[in-house]
Amino acid sequence: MTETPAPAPGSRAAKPQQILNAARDLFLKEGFGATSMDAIAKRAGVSKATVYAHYTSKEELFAAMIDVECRRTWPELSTPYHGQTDPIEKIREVAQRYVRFIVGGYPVALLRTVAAEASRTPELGRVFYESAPGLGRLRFAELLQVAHARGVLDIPDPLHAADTFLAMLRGDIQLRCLVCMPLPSDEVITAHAKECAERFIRAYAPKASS
Amino acid sequence: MTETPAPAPGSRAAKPQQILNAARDLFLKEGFGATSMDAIAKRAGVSKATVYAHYTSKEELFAAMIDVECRRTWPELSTPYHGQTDPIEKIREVAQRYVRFIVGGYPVALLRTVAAEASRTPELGRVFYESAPGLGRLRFAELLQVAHARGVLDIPDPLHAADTFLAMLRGDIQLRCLVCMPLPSDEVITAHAKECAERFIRAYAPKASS
DNA sequence: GTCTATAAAGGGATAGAC
DNA sequence: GTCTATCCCTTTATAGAC
Repeated sequence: MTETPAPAPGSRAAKPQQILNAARDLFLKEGFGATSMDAIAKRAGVSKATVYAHYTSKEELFAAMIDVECRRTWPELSTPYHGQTDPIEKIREVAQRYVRFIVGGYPVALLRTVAAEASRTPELGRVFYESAPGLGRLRFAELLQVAHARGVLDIPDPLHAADTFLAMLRGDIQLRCLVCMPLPSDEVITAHAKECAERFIRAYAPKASS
Repeated sequence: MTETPAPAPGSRAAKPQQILNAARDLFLKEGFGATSMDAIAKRAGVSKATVYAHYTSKEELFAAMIDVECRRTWPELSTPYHGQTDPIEKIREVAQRYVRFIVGGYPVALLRTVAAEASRTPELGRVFYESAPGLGRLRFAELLQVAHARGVLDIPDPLHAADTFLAMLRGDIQLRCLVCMPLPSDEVITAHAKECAERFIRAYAPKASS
């Protein structure tokens, strides 16, 4: 959780950005209900009236923050697979990167905060899902599609297989992150990702071979 | 989400229970921050002072509600496996029951609400984890241990395998539940559980056979 | 656009009567 | 144990000067 202290020392024209950063830090740390517009204004180094000049309500500011953070945080998984490298190797690589991504502070805090607010603002949940995890699973399904086409794996339903693999990788870890339980060590996480990749490959191995 | 309308028509001596029910309905629906003690008192059909007579603070009432709901909602997964039936069949059965459990209104709302509060009250997250998902994975690992001992599966690390299987079953579904996205149909959910069970069995099949 | 000051409402928690 | 009434504080949102 990269803390952006308070009044950005740089360009004074970037007030909206300062406000968004402050909103992100506080909303993700304290939650929607527990964060006051006063606190956001103070952290951003502006007055409350200035905040309202840019975002007409607390909800709108929250939605804007979620939107910006989704676009900013997920570029890793959003880049399409071009098929040059070995799909199996690529799967192993994705496993490591995805697990590390999952345990990062921002993704956990974002999910937590969106989940908390989603029942009151379902639109928010949809925006979050489609611009983040929903996109990631589509990208990964593309990779599995290639593996299937080349015959190295047997995957009749790539989208479901993608969901299954990403879920395996989240495992117990994401749940523990969500409820603020201590995380496993880095070595354990690496071994977990490796184990998941190999089990997945076995589960979807072509029936002929092996 | 079984709504318990308002003042329980029955025994008038059960005020604490009425308060807990009201707290559950409102906390799980609106979240901790957005629920007022006034609203809880009104829904329970008592005065606010009575609420404070039983629970000294909003946080204490919240913790009591979580504790009660965990004990009430999870009996299914908490019953140990006694080893009479075929472990493989038992795994298929658990798959179906677990997925249906996961998409239930209460478990989703509980997780959502606890996750939202956990960063401010980590103790709450621990209590929830250990009395609910943490217990479930231990129970399932016991079943896998039996399958391993009988040689029908090859599972060197039953606890990790349990995490993996339960995670597969949660798949994309739990995430969608958390952010209030529409759920798949009952048929799709059944097929999902079945597919997960078979893939899991393949991933952990003994190397000799197959 | 930005500030200071304030209005208007609602929240958690308690006092005191019964 | 339970209620009514209230204190005191924080919150969202706005008015008006610059």
